[in-house]
Amino acid sequence: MQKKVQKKIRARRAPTETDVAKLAGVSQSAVSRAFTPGASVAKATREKILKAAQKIGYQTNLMARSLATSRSNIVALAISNLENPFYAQVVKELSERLRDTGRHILLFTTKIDGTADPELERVLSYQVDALILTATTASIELTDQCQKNGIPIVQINRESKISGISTVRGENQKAAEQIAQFLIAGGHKNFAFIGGTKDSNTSQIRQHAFASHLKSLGFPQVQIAFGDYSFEGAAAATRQILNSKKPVDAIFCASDYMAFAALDVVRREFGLKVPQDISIVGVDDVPEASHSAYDLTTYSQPAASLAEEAIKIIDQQIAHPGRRAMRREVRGELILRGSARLPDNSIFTIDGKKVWRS
Amino acid sequence: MQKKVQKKIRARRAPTETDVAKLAGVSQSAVSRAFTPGASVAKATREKILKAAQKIGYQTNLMARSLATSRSNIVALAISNLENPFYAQVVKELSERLRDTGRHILLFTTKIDGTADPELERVLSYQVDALILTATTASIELTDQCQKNGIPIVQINRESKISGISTVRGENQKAAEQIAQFLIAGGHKNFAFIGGTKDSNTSQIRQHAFASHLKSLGFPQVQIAFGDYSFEGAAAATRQILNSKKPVDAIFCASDYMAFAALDVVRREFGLKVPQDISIVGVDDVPEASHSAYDLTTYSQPAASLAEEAIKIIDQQIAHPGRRAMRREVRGELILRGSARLPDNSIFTIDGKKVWRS
DNA sequence: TCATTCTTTGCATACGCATGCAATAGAGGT
DNA sequence: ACCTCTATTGCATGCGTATGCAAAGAATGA
Repeated sequence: MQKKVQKKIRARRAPTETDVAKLAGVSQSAVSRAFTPGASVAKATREKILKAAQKIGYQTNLMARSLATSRSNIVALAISNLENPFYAQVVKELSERLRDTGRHILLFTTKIDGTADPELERVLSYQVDALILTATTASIELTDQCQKNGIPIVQINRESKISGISTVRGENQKAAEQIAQFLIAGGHKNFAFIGGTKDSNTSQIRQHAFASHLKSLGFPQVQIAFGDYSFEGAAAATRQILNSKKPVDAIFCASDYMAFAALDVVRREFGLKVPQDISIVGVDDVPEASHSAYDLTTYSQPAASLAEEAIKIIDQQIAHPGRRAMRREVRGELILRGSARLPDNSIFTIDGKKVWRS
Repeated sequence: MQKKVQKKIRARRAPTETDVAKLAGVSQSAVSRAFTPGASVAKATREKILKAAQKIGYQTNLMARSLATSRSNIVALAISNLENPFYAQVVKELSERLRDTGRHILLFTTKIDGTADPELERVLSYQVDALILTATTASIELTDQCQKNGIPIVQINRESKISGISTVRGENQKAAEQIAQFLIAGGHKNFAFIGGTKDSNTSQIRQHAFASHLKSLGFPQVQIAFGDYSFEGAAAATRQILNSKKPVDAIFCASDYMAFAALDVVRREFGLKVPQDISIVGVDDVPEASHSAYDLTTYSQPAASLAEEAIKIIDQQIAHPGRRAMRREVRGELILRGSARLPDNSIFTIDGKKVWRS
């Protein structure tokens, strides 16, 4: 029995606080405290510990920490529509801001505008600190579960009737009304609206505000089609509108991404001049909207602000668990570019951008 | 002392296996086994347990599971360039595939092509099962740490000289050579290349293959500029090229996203006709490349395949921890659209797409 | 019927960190 | 010099799940 069984060296266990403690000649709890901001450790001890930790490459095991504290510093982010650059931007903004506060994103991609995947119900398994939904809505069951466990939910760019859900959105109502007025002021007579999915409440709000505002100004007829927030869908919707017998000289699209599709179809398939023959207006002001290939007139919805507000809400909800859901509206502007005929008045230049304010 | 202190009801603790066990009249370990595929539980017991779990809404606590098993079912994904639709697509593909195998993505956004953020070094804290880098490269320190802990690293679309890192990429060399031949066959005489960042090895490979292939075919002069993989950067690079005294009638861009910028500048700022006056070719074949506003000729790099291969590698590395890093090349095609003049020959139609094969 | 093998179950413990509590050491005051 | 108070430390335990081991039960074969 001289030969002892050799220990597995294969996947060397990551160093733990106990290892650090041994090396530094202190207890494991001292090490834990050294890595807990605000905990009670003498300065000298702390430094000794940090040095030892450094030496053996210790990294806090966040799984263990989460288990012990039941907080993970992870935020779940569900997103349905990453091919739309607007949401890519939102993800990026959220990611950077959360990173700066030491948190990370657990990413879920879901189907477009379906109420959040059953998949999402598993987020709770990860003890996430919060749940952000962009372009999706939470089911009632999910909301219930989250509320029971004190996990705040924020929806970006979608309304909610459920009382436990906070929302952050752009000026849906105002955007649609401004665009209606703007198009009328520009001399347009025949209007169409391309919505997202039929059950997207954001799209519904815009559609209703657009149609009823037009009506109140003497234009009761608006053609409606749905592009399902996809490029191909919006292209089809555009064809449908242009192929109908009714005249059209202005289309308002519920997103820039769909407006790009409309521009493509209008120009290439129908040979129309923009904006002479027809005007196209979007919502979002994604970076591509300013690219000259599109040069899209659009009502802005600043992704950075949406992200910022969403995180503010989360933080407040975490700090004050009792507090009820919050609703925030982020302001935008009607940014004027080449895809829509201009009225004679109410045009301002702000920060080098032409905007329209009724 | 009649009045007992009321228990906090506020944030009701999530049910645990112990709770389920109590309700089902079994031990906690039985419950654990009921949720572990392949574990030894009688069918009847299992069903009893599942019913009880269902009833009180039990969800496995993945933090605890990770701690116990030291596997998290989380894959870290670092991405530098989400505004480029190509990477948005890659993220989406990865996300869907990982979801289907019960894993999730921990998302890190980093600066463009810097070697991975120091931030990334913390991924180890999350006990992630693997690390995927898209459009970024891992530092040697990070690689070391990952190797010690048996965490496989895969880089998508970036080479690596470090032996521990697996890579998945498109046909960088071949793409550049084919494009060189294609442009020459199309009668172009004066070439330019717009690269990404100077230290992107993918860009370097394409640049070198393009230039040296052109040279070997009798065209030793190629103008080079860098767009840093950004839209604005590529626009500036295009201006620089067109403002130089040298004639140019073909620009090869290291990504579609940059090619879009080139098209914008060439058409609008310089009033050139594409492809009559100048041809633009990209790499990636993002969805936007087929939109008629751009209609870009490009060498494809299928995001779905890249994602698939990356995950295959990860799975193999996890299954066989000893195995050395792997390199995969995913095939593409030179897809012909309207942004480049066509040669007379070697044009094929495959799946409804026009392609060019030397 | 009894011995043997296989299946199912519970017990006990480990995973790595956080934290209440008690113990100790040091600081300050008189 | 003695007492009080505070800052620092270690001990012990808990967080929720997984798993080796042994016990108990069921099934099989002779």
